[in-house]
Amino acid sequence: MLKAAHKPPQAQTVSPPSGEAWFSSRLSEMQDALRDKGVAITRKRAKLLEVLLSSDRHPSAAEIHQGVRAFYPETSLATIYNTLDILKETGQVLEIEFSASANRYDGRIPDSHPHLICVKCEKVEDMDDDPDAPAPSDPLDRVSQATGYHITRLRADYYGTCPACLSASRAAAALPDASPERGYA
Amino acid sequence: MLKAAHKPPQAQTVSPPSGEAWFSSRLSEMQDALRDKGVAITRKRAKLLEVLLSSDRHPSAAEIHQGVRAFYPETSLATIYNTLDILKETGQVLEIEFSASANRYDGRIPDSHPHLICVKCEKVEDMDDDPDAPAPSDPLDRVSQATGYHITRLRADYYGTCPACLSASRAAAALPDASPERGYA
DNA sequence: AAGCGCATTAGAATCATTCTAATTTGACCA
DNA sequence: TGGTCAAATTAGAATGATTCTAATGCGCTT
Repeated sequence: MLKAAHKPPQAQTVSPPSGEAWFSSRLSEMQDALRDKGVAITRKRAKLLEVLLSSDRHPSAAEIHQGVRAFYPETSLATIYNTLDILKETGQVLEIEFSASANRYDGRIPDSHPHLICVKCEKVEDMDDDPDAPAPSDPLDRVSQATGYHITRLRADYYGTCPACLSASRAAAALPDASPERGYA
Repeated sequence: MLKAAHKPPQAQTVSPPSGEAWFSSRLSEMQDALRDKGVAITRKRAKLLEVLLSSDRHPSAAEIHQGVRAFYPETSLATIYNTLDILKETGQVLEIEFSASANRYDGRIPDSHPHLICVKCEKVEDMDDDPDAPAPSDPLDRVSQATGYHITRLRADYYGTCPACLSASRAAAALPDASPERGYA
């Protein structure tokens, strides 16, 4: 069976006491990553991390902003985006991109993993696979059956550097200052 | 082995003679879908379909616009988006969403399938699985090995309607005019 | 030829995100 | 304790893809 993951048992509100082990261990992981990067962990940034981990909603930048503002009303959205950028660079947050609405962020499980996304209420849930279960072969059916969702679409995309760009950047490394290189990253 | 698919042998430029069977069969499939929907297949729309099928680049709306303009310079972007919307509704085109750059469109294979996306040059390729091959277990490694890409991220997302929204809309069906229901779709 | 309705248009509006330039903060050191 | 400097933060402007709007055009049917 697949379950629409309830892994880190949810901590609905911002800044819960949250004695959960995973919470504090993820928190220090993130903090360490920031420290390693040489950036300061300011109060606002610390709160952002908390907010990010406290929500199981895969919050948007705006939602995180609200959460931080509840404690530091002077916080600007730019700070949220700045910090999220740093977290992305250090692999401490997973950005789930949408073009029609705001991107969502997963700080609990920052590695690539599948999600369940409700096209009506915009809920985003983690999905994890359960090995012991009768599995229909069509992945859409299989996931529908397993999760109770009515699944209509799978997005599966691998991001990386293509062979052409790989050799181009090897060449560029030899004689510096070559290609434009703006991409999806 | 996985190959970065060269399936429909590419027809680089806009509106090639393209005697290929898949081309004309996809074309009539799309046209039929439009007809079934009751919308007119105007010259501009017909050209749009051609442009869409003629490119193996997974073109953006702007690129399609250019292609159509080459023949009908008076074409506006709005028409492109309108027609793409209809195609989406009828399941005749797959929209590959990006938040940081323009969405890309796959008219050749409109069903859910994985892509290879170069984070440097923004190339989008279809990927298909080749059953006979020694396969490392990490999907990222496996795909890297098989394609020559340096894969760093997998996006796998299932879109559908969550159980809560399913029962809500069942309720709404009984006593009409209920929820707002804007979503990702 | 008149009338009807969809198709199309240019341009304005929207909205998430990024950029910019100015200001604040806070750690370090004299 | 005060000065200094870099990094953090800010408000607001800019960007860019997409959507909306209201007006016009075009193709059919009769």
